[in-house]
Amino acid sequence: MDYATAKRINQLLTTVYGDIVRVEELALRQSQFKDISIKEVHAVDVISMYEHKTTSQVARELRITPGTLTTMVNHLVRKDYVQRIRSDDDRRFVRLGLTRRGRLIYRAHESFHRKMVESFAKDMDDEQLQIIEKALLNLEAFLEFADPTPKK
Amino acid sequence: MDYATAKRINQLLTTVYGDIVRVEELALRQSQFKDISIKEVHAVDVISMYEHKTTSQVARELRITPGTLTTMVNHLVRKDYVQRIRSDDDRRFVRLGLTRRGRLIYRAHESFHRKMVESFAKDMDDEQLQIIEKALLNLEAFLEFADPTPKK
DNA sequence: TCAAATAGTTCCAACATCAAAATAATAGCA
DNA sequence: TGCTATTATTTTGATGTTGGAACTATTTGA
Repeated sequence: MDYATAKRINQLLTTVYGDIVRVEELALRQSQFKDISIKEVHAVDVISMYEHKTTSQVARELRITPGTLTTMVNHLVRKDYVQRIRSDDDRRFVRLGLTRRGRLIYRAHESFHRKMVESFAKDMDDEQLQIIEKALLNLEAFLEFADPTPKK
Repeated sequence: MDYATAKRINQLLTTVYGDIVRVEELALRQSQFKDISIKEVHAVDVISMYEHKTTSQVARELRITPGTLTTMVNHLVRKDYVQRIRSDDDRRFVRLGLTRRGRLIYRAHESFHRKMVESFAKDMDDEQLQIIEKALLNLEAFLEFADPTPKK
């Protein structure tokens, strides 16, 4: 790969994420969900609709400590996005679920991402999509090699 | 695009950035540059080698406030990565430059990114590279449309 | 000449985060 | 059964990041 191309792709890769976050934050401010941050939405996304994962599970997926998640969940409960559900079989566990409002934001966020990916792959056929997925998998493998810490 | 593919690509797009940051942070801890965070390295990257941009310019590119950059630069000066250069023509401006140590970390970071992009585009020919670049540009255009705030 | 504008810095409050200690519940074993 | 160790979560205290407002230094222009 020539130097200029590497530079351009690197530039795109490194700026795109910040742009996504900024656009999502902006969209939230303009929506009916003004009281929630993008980080909190990502927590809602991981908590998700049906699984009722435990606090530790969710913390691990978000790569934050359980203590940090506890305070985050406190906020999300106060703002009526998340509910705590004590496990009946083992009362040490706290399982997390979404409220009606939580499910609303979950779906709004999901829909934004769907649109985003569609714009990303605009006008591309299956073969081209496969190339893109391959590139992203290459990148993941490279990172995985550099830090083999398991993700879940 | 079918639902499953959209889901997979979305998943990859959203996790990859966090993984990059984590791997870079890890690499720093294991290198000779243990006293610098990845955010600070990104500041070094924007300050860059030869331009001597002003504080406001750098702050705008990093999308942080000038006040925040001032404290960041204080740290980077104390740790001998960055130097302040008063403009002689207009003494209100502070221009930022890298020290020898700053240039070292700049090049190390650049080299990491070069390797990363190469892994990303492993085994791909020019045509395939073009598809990838196109996809990233599509995504940028989508985001640009959602938030037309200029980047520089 | 001096008021307005511009660039940067200082200061403070809000927030996120982690590590360690504390609390609550369960499991395992004598 | 009755402890003791283990596990899951929460609380607490300390630290670092950030933005915004007030402030300082300098330049511009009427």
